[in-house]
Amino acid sequence: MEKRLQCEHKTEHELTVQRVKEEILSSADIEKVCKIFHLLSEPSRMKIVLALLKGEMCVYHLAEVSDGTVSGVSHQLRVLRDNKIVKAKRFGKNVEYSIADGHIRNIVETALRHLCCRVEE
Amino acid sequence: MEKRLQCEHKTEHELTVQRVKEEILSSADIEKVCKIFHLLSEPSRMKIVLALLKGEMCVYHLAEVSDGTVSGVSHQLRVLRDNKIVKAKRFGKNVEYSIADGHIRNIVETALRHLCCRVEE
DNA sequence: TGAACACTTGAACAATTATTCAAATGTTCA
DNA sequence: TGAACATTTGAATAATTGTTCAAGTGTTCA
Repeated sequence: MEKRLQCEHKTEHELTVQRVKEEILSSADIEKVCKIFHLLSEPSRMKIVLALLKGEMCVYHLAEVSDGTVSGVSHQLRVLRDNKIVKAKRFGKNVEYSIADGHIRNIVETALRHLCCRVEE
Repeated sequence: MEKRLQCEHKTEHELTVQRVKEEILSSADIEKVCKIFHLLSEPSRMKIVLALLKGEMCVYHLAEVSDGTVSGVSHQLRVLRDNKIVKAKRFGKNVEYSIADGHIRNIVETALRHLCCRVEE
């Protein structure tokens, strides 16, 4: 914490600093947003989420479309489930997963749209 | 890779699987989106980005508003710079940082909006 | 030129975590 | 009940990375 003086653009920038300090998000809110981004930052999880945005699926099929092992996918599904991104429903021997958080679609699709990838449906 | 049989909901789910396989994003696109989410998933970086979305600032002020050390902030700024999220411009002894990627604002604000945090300006 | 300031950089440490393999649990059905 | 299948779980490993501290570079100005 070696904060001592200010920068040279004191007069120009201090207004911005003031604004930031007034309007800054709470640490809790920042943690929340970062958590979502963290969950979506791993390709193995992102593939699962992208697949589930097209429709519900069981673990075996998720492993197939996301190029992973059943075990690996199951581990990631647990993380996604713990964070309320997906939900699970058992049907006989199978467990059917689907998107639990309605916000996820918009967050993901906005990002895709802004990174010049197309998004269908 | 122990993929052998299918799930019980074969008939219902295989259409979805087919759709996913046809419309799946390229690995490169997925990597790109995940990279952005990864950059935004760290509170220390997120605070810097949120601050810069309000206006340009020098390192000292960024450290102040983001509750970090100058050194720590500088390290994170390098990561953000390497990934073209922020850009730097020297003014005398100071370096003024600003948002370089116009897409970032929408991606961040969409996420905030969907996580019941308000976003001003 | 050299002192003071603003920022960057490198090395080291600790923490987080994705992946794999093997074993366990849950479910159906003959 | 037991065999076969679908999924989960735990432990172990390896890789990534945020933070800190100390030292370095770049810039101004007396």
